[in-house]
Amino acid sequence: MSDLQIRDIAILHGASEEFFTKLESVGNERKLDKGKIVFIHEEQAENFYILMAGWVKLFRETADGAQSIIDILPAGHTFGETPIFEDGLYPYSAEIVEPSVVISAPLSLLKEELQSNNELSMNMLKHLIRYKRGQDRELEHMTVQNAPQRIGCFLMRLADSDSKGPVTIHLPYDKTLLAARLGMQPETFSRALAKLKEQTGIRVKGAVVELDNLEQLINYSCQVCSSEFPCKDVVSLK
Amino acid sequence: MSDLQIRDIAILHGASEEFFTKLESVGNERKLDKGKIVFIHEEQAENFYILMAGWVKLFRETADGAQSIIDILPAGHTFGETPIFEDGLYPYSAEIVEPSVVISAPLSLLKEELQSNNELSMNMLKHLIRYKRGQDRELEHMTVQNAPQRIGCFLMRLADSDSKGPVTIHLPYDKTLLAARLGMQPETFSRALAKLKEQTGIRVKGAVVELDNLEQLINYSCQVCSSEFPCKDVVSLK
DNA sequence: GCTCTTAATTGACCATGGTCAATTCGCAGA
DNA sequence: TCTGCGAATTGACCATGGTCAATTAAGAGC
Repeated sequence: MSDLQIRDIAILHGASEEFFTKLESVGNERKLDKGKIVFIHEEQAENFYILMAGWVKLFRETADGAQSIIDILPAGHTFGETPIFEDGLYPYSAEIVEPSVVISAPLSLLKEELQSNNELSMNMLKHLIRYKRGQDRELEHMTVQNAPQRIGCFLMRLADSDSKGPVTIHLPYDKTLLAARLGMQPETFSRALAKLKEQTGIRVKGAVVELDNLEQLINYSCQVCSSEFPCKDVVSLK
Repeated sequence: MSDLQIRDIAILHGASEEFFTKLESVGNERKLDKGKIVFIHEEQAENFYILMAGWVKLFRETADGAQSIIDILPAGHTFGETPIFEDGLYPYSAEIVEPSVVISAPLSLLKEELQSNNELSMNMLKHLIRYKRGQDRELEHMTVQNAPQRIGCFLMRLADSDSKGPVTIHLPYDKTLLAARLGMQPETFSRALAKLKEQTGIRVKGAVVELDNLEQLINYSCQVCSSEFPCKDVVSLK
């Protein structure tokens, strides 16, 4: 929340000063409320977006109308930039899920910068590769972790991973959405959270979770996983 | 199988002629048998690899010794190149699963080319983004498709997607491995394949699958998915 | 404060797929 | 052709999580 600046956006590191200047003049910054659709799947893509505050859900709809969550991004991420490299259509829909601040700017601006600035391309490569590693882990989690473990793993990663003592975690968005993000039904989420409570001694009050130390969660959730204890490489979630 | 050349490797499109020349002189081409480990997870990375023929499994080991499959790549793919952008360690192990031909070359060669050639960086970005789309789909499949549907989806994508008439598909590697690749146990795979047989009328004889037309499979497998019928964007599997 | 709407929880039941054990199949090597 | 070993299949059973319905909790607007 601490005022994020355009030049802090990690995926844009390496962009030229001219790029940031143009972005400031031509970019359009708006506050958007929960529920606002930024763009929809298969739409012709004109702009890319930078999330300066809040949370945005990227998703697709299946034939029967259900949603399939691609990711839920925190502030500091860009989205809707991939049509530069593809067919010019958005590969997913984007919906604001918490009050947010979003900058939009023409894809052409980013495309031209990428074409003329290898440093930016390399930096984007770096970020994509890190993201891929996170996704690999996510896919692994879906098969090796059960529902309570997935929740524990998520909570663990939301917390400051190096704090020794008691921790307080605020769930960043609705439990229903969190359930979908973790690939389970809301009912399963509710029950799994209850089980996690009795297994690890965490305390849950609404959207606030308290625990005495992270060790408990780590032991419970990370045991089955291929990564060492504090799961370093994982899709960003805060 | 039809003699692949270095210059055909899609992810290297855009590399300079000097790069390919150096690659030819300094690269080391070897035939490798099934079971051969190319490198292991967390090992210091010296080389990247190009798979000219065969299949390679990328995987990690979980605490209890089980394997978590990251991907199983067909000829034409590179692997072990990401340490360039990370900590210099391989993020997974690589094992040959069918008789293969592999070229190895120093990571520094690729790194220098990337640093001086934006066209190559852009092309790699394009490929990674396409791959990400595939992984998004893969993750979706894990939650919306059941076991027989996942197998059907896989078979469908192995076949020539535009052939109208009868199709013959050869499973590219062991069923046990295929099961792991699709995120299920061998027993489940066996039963799911049997169910797919009775539901769609495909005929299975060992590693050979025959069907009268793809429509049957498409109807059965793609119904629940967020993509239109022939699932375009998906992790490459042939 | 009250009302309405949506989120969250809980219960009962069931389908899917995992586990363990026992065969059977298929192929490489003698 | 026979043998032996790993792959594949099949059966029986069970754990996990999905589904549907009912109930409770929480938050926004008046």
